[in-house]
Amino acid sequence: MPDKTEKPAAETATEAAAEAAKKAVSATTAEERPRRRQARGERRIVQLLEAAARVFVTTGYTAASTNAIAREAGVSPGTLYQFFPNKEAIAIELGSRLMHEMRQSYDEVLTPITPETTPLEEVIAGTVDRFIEFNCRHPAFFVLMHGPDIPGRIAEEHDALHTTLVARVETILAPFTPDAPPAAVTRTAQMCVGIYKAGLELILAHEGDEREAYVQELKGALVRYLDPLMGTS
Amino acid sequence: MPDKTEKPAAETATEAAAEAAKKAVSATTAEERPRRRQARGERRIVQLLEAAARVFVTTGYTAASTNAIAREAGVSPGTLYQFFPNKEAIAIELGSRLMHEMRQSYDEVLTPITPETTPLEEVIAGTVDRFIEFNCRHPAFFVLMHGPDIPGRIAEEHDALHTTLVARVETILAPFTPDAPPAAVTRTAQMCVGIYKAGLELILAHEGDEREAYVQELKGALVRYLDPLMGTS
Amino acid sequence: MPDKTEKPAAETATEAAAEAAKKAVSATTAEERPRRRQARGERRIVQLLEAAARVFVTTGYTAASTNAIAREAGVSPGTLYQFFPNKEAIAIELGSRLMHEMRQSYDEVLTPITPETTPLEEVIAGTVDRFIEFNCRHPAFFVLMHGPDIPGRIAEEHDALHTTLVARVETILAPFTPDAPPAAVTRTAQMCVGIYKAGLELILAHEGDEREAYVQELKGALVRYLDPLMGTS
Amino acid sequence: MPDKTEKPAAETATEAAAEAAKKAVSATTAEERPRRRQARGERRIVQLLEAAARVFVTTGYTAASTNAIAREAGVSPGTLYQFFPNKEAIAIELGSRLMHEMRQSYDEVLTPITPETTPLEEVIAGTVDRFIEFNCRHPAFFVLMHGPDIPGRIAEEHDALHTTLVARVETILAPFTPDAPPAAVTRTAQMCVGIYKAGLELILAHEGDEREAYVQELKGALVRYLDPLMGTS
DNA sequence: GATGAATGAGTCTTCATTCAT
DNA sequence: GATGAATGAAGACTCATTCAT
Repeated sequence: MPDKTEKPAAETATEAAAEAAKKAVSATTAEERPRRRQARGERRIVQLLEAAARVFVTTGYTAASTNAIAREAGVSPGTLYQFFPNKEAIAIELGSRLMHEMRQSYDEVLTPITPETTPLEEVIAGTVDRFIEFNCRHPAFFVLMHGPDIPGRIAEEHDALHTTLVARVETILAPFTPDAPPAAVTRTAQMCVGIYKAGLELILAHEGDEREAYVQELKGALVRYLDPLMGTS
Repeated sequence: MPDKTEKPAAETATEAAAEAAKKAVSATTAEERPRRRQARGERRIVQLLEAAARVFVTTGYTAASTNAIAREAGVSPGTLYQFFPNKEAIAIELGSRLMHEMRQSYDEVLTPITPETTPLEEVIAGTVDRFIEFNCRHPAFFVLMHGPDIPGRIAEEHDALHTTLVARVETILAPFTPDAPPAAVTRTAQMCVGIYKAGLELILAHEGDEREAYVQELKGALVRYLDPLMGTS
Repeated sequence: MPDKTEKPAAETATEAAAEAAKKAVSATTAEERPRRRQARGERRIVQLLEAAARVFVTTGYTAASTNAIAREAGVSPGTLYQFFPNKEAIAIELGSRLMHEMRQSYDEVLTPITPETTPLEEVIAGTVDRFIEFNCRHPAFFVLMHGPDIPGRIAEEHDALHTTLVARVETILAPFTPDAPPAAVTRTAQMCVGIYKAGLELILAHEGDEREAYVQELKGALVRYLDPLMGTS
Repeated sequence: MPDKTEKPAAETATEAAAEAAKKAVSATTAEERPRRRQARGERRIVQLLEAAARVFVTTGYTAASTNAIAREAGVSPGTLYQFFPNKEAIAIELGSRLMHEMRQSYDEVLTPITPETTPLEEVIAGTVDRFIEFNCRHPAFFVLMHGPDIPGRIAEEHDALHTTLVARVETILAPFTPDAPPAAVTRTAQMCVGIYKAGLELILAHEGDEREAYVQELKGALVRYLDPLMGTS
């Protein structure tokens, strides 16, 4: 009985995402006639997403209000709803864009990795560095990864991020675990992401040398966690 | 400015807890002067805390409403406020009671641990098993450990739990790290708790064999993370 | 539509007062057998009224809560309602007792006044001094005179005080205005009380020399207001 | 501790008014930057203030509820809060608008007053007449002047009105009291306003001939109170 | 598209009053 | 008589969302 959330339209997460896509993303991809308009819309969207990121970081997702986001973006609430059907859609779109950016920023570097060319330790160190750097640049990413504070119910629209991240890590790990059953790889990847998140939280909570110490700690934890994989190769 | 909670006094978590204790918990410990809390009252408190635990688990702390808690407990909103001055106090009291229970459930077992009598691996396995069992029995504990979803700002009243937990772990680790500087031990403990939380999230999200597999994964991660400590013994 | 006050029992003010009288005042007067009990009750009543006076002074009548009064008196809300049927009754009883005390404190002095024995100026000065002294000793008296802040609707249960005060002043003025029609005397008395209240407010709001200056100002205002009466005598 | 209003900044009445102005009133004076208040909004504000005036008059300021005001205005609570941050702001804005109107209604007449051109008696009579007429037209003005019912603590945001009124009277009196020390003039003005308020209360509480009689009584009281000033001219 | 206004259910909290013990 | 618990209707205020302009 406690959950009285109701959304007449866009019942499921997927549908909501689709809805959002229809309104927001289409502008990104489409290359038709009214490009001027699209451009203005895209600018608005960016503006709104940046504002949302700031608000999410400040207050957390649950406590963030659409009005606050609109205000932060310097537009009226009505305008916000012209681009996003609801608060969730904003988070989703923001997450997906951040994910996109992250991919580009490290795919180029990590793609040509193989057990032969690079030792796991180096892979981990490099990945972690990149991830941390990215998270510091986009603190909202962490907030969204985190999701609203209902644990146990991991999967949710928010965890598109988490899921994608896990998939990413699976891809990275795959070459190092040729014989392992897929489920095991998934578990390992999940654990890696979890450990990473835990470490990141600590890293973000500290500064200077202490922060650096936690970075080392995190790398060590991951390296040793993945140690068994070394033997196989 | 969504969060408008203000408390001039009682800045730190510990102080806040003490404050709350003075108001709500007093009945638990001892009747001060005219505070002749009746049995019914104590029952109500338990009832309310149980309801709160359920609501926190279902909706998360931030989204939980005092009215929902009261409804879940089958009492009127006014009754809730006769025992707790606000939502925070409920969380604090619930957390402190859970912490209390947890301590009792594992102190007896873990106290006589020394590097000589027990290998670290066993200590970890035992501790993790106990923690997991406890968390499954009290899912609210996890929610409270987690805190509201504003990351980076780790410390807050909520993290009385986290802090206590870390202190606990420090105590456990201490005998294994006689030469390490305190700051390092703290970092290690923080990482352990973080990794544990991450693992727990995964464990709670799965069932059956998969859950068991994650339990093993978590133990492995912790054992290997703490591996360097073994050298000393 | 704004007034939603409902009182199942004791519909009118007069009835309420009677009710209160039945419960509270009876104890004061009755001299029967169970004196011990009565005495205890009377003590409680005094205790409660003193607490109420303090709370009224601090927060004003409207904002004063019965719970706060009970707390201030060191008793439970239930106990309060054993002696007073509602908040209003407390104010009424408090007012009537204060009135009583005031009467005693100045009747002895002012009774033997006649135009022949005492000049009006002296009467005024004496009365004002006494009133002020009384008000400073019982700040609640002022609050109750004031009543809740609905002007225009002067008459109300609260204004038993005001009314009695006016009657008092009429009595004092009467000998000085033998030929004036009663209505005129009433008006004059009303104005006197009004001017007095106004002056008192200013007096209470200042301290030291400034306060003394306002006292003089008030006396002057009243003397000059009543000046025309001098000619008659 | 019934009154838990807290405002770290904006301590004084004037500052508070300024604050409120920034948020709510701004539309009245001028559009800042993007504050393109629509005509409908200004209409709503007027509507709300009128409703507030009615409610204040009926129930008094303290007991007036924002919901009641909204209902009286025929809008939803949310709408009220789009224009005013809280109840206080409504009172302040209402007071300031009334003050504005009052000023215009009597400045033109009373400005060219000097002891030479006009005898004090006439000044008083004229001023009182105007004030009374104004108060009868805007009974809320009286309620706001009165303030919440905690006496002794005269000053507060409410008394912007009172303060302004006193200043007004000081200005009127000044030419008649060239040699008096400022503090004395202030005291005199304070007393005048107090006497006026007292008289007004009586006037508003009566009708017809009786009311008229009280008007005369009030004028007489003021004239005689200010009599000593006549000597100078 | 954009804006500001409008909504109304919902949140936290208080309070006069009544009840069971 | 006394106590603390219980109630439930308000009250102030917020917020996601929709609408008229």
